[in-house]
Amino acid sequence: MIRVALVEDDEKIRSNMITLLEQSEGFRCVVAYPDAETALKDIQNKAPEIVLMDINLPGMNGIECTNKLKELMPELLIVMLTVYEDTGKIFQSLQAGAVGYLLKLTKPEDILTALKEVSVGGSPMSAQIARKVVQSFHREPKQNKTGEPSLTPREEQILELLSKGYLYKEIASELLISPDTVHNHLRKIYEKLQVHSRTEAVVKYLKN
Amino acid sequence: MIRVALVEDDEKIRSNMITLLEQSEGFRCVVAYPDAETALKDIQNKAPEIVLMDINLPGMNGIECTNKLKELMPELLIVMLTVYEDTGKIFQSLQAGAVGYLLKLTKPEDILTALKEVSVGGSPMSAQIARKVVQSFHREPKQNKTGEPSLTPREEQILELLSKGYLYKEIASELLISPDTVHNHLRKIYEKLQVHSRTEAVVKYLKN
DNA sequence: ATCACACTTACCCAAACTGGCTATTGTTTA
DNA sequence: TAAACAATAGCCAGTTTGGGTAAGTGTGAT
Repeated sequence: MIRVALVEDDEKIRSNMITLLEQSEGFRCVVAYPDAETALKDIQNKAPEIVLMDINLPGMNGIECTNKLKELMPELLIVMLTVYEDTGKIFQSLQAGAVGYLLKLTKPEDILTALKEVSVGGSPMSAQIARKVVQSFHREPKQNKTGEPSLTPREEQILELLSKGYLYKEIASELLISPDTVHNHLRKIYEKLQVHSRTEAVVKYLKN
Repeated sequence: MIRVALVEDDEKIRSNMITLLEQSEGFRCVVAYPDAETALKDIQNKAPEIVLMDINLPGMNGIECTNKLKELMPELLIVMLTVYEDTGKIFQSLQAGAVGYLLKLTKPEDILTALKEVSVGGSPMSAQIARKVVQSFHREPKQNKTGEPSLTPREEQILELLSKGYLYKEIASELLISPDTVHNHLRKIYEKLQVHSRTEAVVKYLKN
């Protein structure tokens, strides 16, 4: 018997899911919360094995709730349930400690299959999500042959100062050139790095 | 018709796999190599869509071969095929550019299913492997040193997006709040971190 | 000796950002 | 209950930044 808890604000989805679980052999819906806060306060009393967690919740969102739940109960298996296949949300969820990622449009029987899979040590996710997860491991083969984003010494120097948060005019007075020149170097740098703001440039620079 | 290439030194497994593929609707085994070196020299002529790659090969191993193949043909879909469910090998393979990870004891029909899944953008792996991959994303809940300014969850969230170079209004629409609110959170963040620009804040943040 | 390119300066404009202020709502804590 | 604080939202003023355009100098290579 797999004990499942729900965290889902949409009442209709919630009741559908409860019905699905209760009518299915081997599943038990031990509790259903409409928001993260209530779940965090009460869930330890219910001792579920798996939590089905909506991401878009009023108040605290499902990702943050996942974080806190895993602190309280590290063994808890949390599966995200959402409408969007948003890359950022997927990785945030996984980092927070989720073990699976299901889309709400998943067929009921497939949801049950996924929950069983979680219970026996698996990590169900859609094929597309799995590919994204796997791709996140791919390392770029180091290329610096043809399309090299190689900066000139001056550009490196300016990027270095940029990364310390200096203003254009501060960089200018440091290097004894005009702010307009700094501005121009920055344009070249942005073009080479394929970015459009100092923050993006600095982030790329700091990952060297 | 999915064009598959094999790299597998065991002659029996190789011929079994060729037979399986050739007898199956929708698959074509375009070539089978007994070692990595031969594969690297010849494979561009055969233009397969998917490569089934053994890990334990004589000479160059399958992971190194995957690395080199992806340099030659970045679009190639490489699926590892191995007897061991070794965590280290799994991650090395994924880093090298593999999109799937199958065990040799997988049933023939499941191998075909997995190959189809690869072809349509998925990343087949066993439940246990999926879990290991997902677990690798789990982050320890961070602990704060004494004296460090502690940001609220909301502030952390905003700083995270800020560090990706998002504009105020992009952060706002991502979090479903107004740009003015983002603006306000940023003020608090700057105050706590003792900085005066997004770049400085991001630099501090990235040195967590 | 022309060409390419790094480095430099300058002006303009629109968008984005920073920091000043105020204010409401809800929660937590003293 | 009052105080503190997080999160929300808004207004305003001034500054910074990003992108367009133009152009002058020096150096090294073909």
